[in-house]
Amino acid sequence: MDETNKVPVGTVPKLADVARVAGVSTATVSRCLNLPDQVKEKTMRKVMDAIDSLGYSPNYSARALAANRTNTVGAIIPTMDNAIFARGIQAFQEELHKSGCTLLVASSSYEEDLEEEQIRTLTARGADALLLIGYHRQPRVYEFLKKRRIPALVAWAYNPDQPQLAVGFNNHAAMKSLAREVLERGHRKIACITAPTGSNDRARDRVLGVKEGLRDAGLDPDGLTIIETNYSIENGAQAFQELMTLDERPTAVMCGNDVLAVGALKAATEMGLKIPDDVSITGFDDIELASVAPVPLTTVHVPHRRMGQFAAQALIETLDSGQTGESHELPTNICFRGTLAPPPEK
Amino acid sequence: MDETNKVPVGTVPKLADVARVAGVSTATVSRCLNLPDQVKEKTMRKVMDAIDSLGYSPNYSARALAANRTNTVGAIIPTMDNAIFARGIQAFQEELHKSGCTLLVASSSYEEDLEEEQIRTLTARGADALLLIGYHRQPRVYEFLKKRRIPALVAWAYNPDQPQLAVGFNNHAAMKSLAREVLERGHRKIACITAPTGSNDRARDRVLGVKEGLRDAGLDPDGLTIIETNYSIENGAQAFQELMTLDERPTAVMCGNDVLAVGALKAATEMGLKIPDDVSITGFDDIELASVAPVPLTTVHVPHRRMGQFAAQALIETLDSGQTGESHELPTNICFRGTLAPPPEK
DNA sequence: ATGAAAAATGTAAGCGCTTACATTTTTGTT
DNA sequence: AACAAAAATGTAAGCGCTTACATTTTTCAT
Repeated sequence: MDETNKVPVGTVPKLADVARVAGVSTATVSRCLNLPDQVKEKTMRKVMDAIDSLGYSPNYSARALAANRTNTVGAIIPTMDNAIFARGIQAFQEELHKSGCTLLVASSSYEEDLEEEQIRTLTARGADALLLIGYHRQPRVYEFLKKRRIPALVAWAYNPDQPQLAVGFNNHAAMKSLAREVLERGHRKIACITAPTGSNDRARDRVLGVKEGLRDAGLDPDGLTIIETNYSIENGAQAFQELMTLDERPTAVMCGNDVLAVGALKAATEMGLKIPDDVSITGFDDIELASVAPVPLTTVHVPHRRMGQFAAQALIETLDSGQTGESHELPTNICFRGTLAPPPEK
Repeated sequence: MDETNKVPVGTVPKLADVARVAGVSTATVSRCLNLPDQVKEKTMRKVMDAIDSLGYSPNYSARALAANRTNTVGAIIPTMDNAIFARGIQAFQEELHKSGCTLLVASSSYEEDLEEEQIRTLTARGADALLLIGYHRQPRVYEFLKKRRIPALVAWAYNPDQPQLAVGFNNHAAMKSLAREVLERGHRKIACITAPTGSNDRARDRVLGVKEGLRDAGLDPDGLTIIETNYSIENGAQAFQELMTLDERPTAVMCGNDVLAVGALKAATEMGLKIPDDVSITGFDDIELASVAPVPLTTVHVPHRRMGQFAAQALIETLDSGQTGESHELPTNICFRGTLAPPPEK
């Protein structure tokens, strides 16, 4: 009895098993999978039949090792637990999927060291390219990426002065124009609730945007009251309460994102304050929460899904062409809803 | 001049380079990395110095191929673009990280075929284990997983009748008890807005829960008006409008999740209906949106973060011990807020 | 029919790591 | 100091795939 096309049972079939069953060489099987138009139709059929009957699927680790590419893109985001990243990343991965790439996601919990660790991990796992959020990180990280020739793309931020490939928006300019709107309505006592700005350039740029708005209006930017707290509704609420107990109570509270703003809104309601009559509140991002809040939030709209798509395209282009694609600045716009009005008459 | 500890420049250092620089064998370097207490402290130091000076980090593909494990867990979720998955997955990955595992995420967009494809892809990429959402999938998929000996865990659902390892909650029972509350308040004309139930067992179980509640109350479950639509605020709003133009207008609308419910709430406001005086609305999940909605939503609270944590623990236990861990049912509870009240007097 | 070019297929050498087994070094007795 | 046992290290064979190069088969103009 001919044993040549017998295959071990109870184990995961490998490419060599397919080759044996199909009666061809391993190279041919590999070609069927990777360069299908280099094989004859008849051969292809035999191989495909063998693959189906064995339930074979290739081992990507072996493939990655042999071919030195993984068709995997890594993304390191601060947290999935924020609609803006979740949404953008969802779009990013849908777009990648179209090009046959898989996404590897890790999150840094807004911690710089953890982000660096994750970058090394994803690189070691063979990510062909990386999506990173914001510009801020140690120079050694950028050097590492350069040395490894791993294309990296910065998203959620765009700064023409920075050399990195980026797809994002200008946090500074967007917040500045929102600040201008606030100032134009007559507010003079403004406060900010922001995420810690130490290693978060988006948050920092937004605060700087407000300060520059103040300066342009002839006001002292150092007079700006700022509370730093992590993104969460609860923290937003607490920060707002603190602000309201200040001697110089602000008439407008500009928040670093919608989550904080909704928290502020909630605290305001609990304190019996009318928004926007007593205090104005603004957000940033325009997540769903913003439009269904008890008082719909005036905020900066950011095209998160489109950002994810563009980012994927830029990365794939870089990967395919071998040369860095073009950075892309996305527009933001202010959504005027119900939380911004002139300050109360004294 | 001694050339033995020279190393090629301009390339990615590999383990052999580390060995050469440190003056030890490749096996020793490998052990420093994987079995650190099998090497002498002095050796360890030499090796670590070499690793630092070269900027070495191991190639996971090679490691996976040689060791036949990847320390990677895959998760296939319907979409990241829904707070419940984003939040649960975030917790899942934080927990995995503690055990040195990386998470590979893919999303199926609620499409059964795509999910199957993703399962094969993640398996091929060497996921040691898989997190799946809900029970519903082709038997061949479960067979495939079994043959490959890939532990899989079902989350977001728990059904004692199903054999799979699961960490989740009883969608049917949770929704039934919510229905009971609705019925007890006197509602007799109830409608559901749900996600398509064809390949979504969670959605299906929730609807069945309502039907059983109806039956228990002596009502005809087939009389239940059901609108199936994809999860989104807009779709929820539209479905609610449709329901309100029906001849037999329902007095309570039970939604498959909070996103639909918030949409319904929005539509109600636009139509000038008072919630809960004119119509009651209920949700499911208890995402942030639910508590900050214009009328805080009465909904079923699901412990998403804890589910993610438990799921990670169960999977790691399975991986470490080699035998299937224990399923775990998480409790849900009803959050009574502002959208449920008795029907209006006629 | 014939032969050269083109197309299809085969052979076999790695890719960078882990690990069984072999060898050397250290430790702790006596 | 000598020896066995234990600890540390080294040697080398793969893991499952891709791909350069070699060989065979097919195609097509003559």
